[in-house]
Amino acid sequence: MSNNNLIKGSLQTIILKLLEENDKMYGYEITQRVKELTEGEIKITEGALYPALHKLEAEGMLTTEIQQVDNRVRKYYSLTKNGHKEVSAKMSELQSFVGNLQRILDPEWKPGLA
Amino acid sequence: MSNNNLIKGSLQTIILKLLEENDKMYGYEITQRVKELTEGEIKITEGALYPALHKLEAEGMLTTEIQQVDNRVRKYYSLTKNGHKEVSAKMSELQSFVGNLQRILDPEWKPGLA
DNA sequence: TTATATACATAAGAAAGTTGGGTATTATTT
DNA sequence: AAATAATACCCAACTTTCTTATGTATATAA
Repeated sequence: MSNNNLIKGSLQTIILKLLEENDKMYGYEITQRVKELTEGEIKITEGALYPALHKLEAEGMLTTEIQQVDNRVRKYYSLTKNGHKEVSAKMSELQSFVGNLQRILDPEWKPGLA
Repeated sequence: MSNNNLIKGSLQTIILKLLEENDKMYGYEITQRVKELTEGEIKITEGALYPALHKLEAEGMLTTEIQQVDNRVRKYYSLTKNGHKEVSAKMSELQSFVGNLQRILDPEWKPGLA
């Protein structure tokens, strides 16, 4: 992420969730999708993304498949069985963390209310 | 923080916000307040807290005042003028980041709705 | 032809945590 | 009485995760 330096550790969750929704994505595509979804506010840097993808692959969460498109090599990633399980785990971890953050930072906050 | 490894980057904001609400707090008190507010789910470790407090003080966001309470030394922290400004900055940074996170992870999500 | 976009990758360094230790007093349990 | 837990501060080694900078290569637009 470029300008934002907040909540280290959420990149893995982002990658896993996007792959759950899209079944198959390549690195560059992920950076563009995140940029789109946040209207340019979050930019995933390649220096952060590729190591994260390699780590998730090494941990058995992702598998890769190389495709040739117009003389350009693309490395497609998709979730493994363990990867699918991990998505739910990471998602609820993150949601509960964000909930706790709200409880600390906004005492008025109640879950399910704005 | 103990079980959670997601907090990176938000600790400073937590400290600043709690001090804005409470005017004057000492380190141990902050750990207890966070534990209370999150029902034990987030535990700030001393190894994270004290360096963060010292850094914020060095940056001119906090001032300290030592008090003796029952033969025990307490180091009270409070916001400086710059510290007060920084609270709003950090808060909106964090809120916008959480908003972007939601946009990525939950495509159904709209601000102001649950 | 020079810059931008696409597409991958690595490596040095910074930042912010965790883990584990240390010191000291007071309160509670066994 | 002794051991443990709670209160209250601190530091240092290590790890993880990111930023910044760099490298390679092809395709397209100015």
